[in-house]
Amino acid sequence: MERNRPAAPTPLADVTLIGRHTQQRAVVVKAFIRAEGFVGAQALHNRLAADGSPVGLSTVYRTLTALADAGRADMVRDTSGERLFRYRPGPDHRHYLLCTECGLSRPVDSGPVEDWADTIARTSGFANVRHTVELSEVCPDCGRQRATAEHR
Amino acid sequence: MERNRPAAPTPLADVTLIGRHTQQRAVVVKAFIRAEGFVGAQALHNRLAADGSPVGLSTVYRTLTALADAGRADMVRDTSGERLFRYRPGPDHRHYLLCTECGLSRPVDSGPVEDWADTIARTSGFANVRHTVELSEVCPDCGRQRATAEHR
DNA sequence: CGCTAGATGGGAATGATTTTCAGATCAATG
DNA sequence: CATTGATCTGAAAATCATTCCCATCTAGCG
Repeated sequence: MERNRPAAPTPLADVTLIGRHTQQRAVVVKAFIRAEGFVGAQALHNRLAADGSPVGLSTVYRTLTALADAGRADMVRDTSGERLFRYRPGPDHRHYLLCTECGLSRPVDSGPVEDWADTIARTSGFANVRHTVELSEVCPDCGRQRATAEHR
Repeated sequence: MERNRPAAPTPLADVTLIGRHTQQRAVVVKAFIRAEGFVGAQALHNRLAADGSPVGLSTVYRTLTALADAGRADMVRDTSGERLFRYRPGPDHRHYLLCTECGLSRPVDSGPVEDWADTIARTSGFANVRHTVELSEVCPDCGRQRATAEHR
């Protein structure tokens, strides 16, 4: 693994996008990418500790917000107010369906909302419109389980 | 002030929607409605104190979340994570443009997003899709002021 | 190799929200 | 009108995610 290709799917390339390259950052980014879905800073921190790569909580926070600022991560808020981050491989701005039971996330076609947001931005007189869209629900799997549970 | 009218456009009707009718609740709801826009629980609490109607912060929180649960208020989150509430006179679900500088809010036509959300709900296999949309920016007034400031 | 701006970590600080619980209030009833 | 049990209130303490502080490290340039 990890041949020395030029600069292609190397996830660590992201580390260099956010300041100095340090071991901790590399570890955090790697784990973050491996997570494949929305993760909270604390959850990621725990995961790292469990994997035997203790990294300070502050560092996890710093790294995640830096990635978000650099546009390499999406950020949403839990119903409880907790921040969840998701690694974004490409440059596209996306929206996701997020299961409130198991955390499973799935990207959805957001073309229509983007268009709508653009229209609002153009017609409102407001400057610099940014949007956040959150769709939350229960995914097919959890829905099935829940239905079963309710039958007992 | 406070004649004894029957029970017409009395905003206090809302108070009865959320449990027992008490003076504190009446005061909070009245101030909340008067606010006409998004307010934080703490801000409302301060405003009440300034108006000489001291009500416990806990009570303000309880009242606002109760209204939100009853569908009489919309709730969004500040960039800082703080919860902001807005009184909702009718039964309609709405979305707003929220100025990040002065807090001014303005409802926007959300038909397209609603349709989009419905489509997603129908095609995703996910059950019970709910959506949150936040548009934030700088309103015309603040934008003008900011431009001026930058010129000095 | 030596230097220094930038990075780390862990413990304390912050700040919004929630909980606790004793005492005050409501509203239905006798 | 008085009683009474359920509900509500509020001050203070508890929570909890996130940020700040700062003494200590370490990339990475010269």
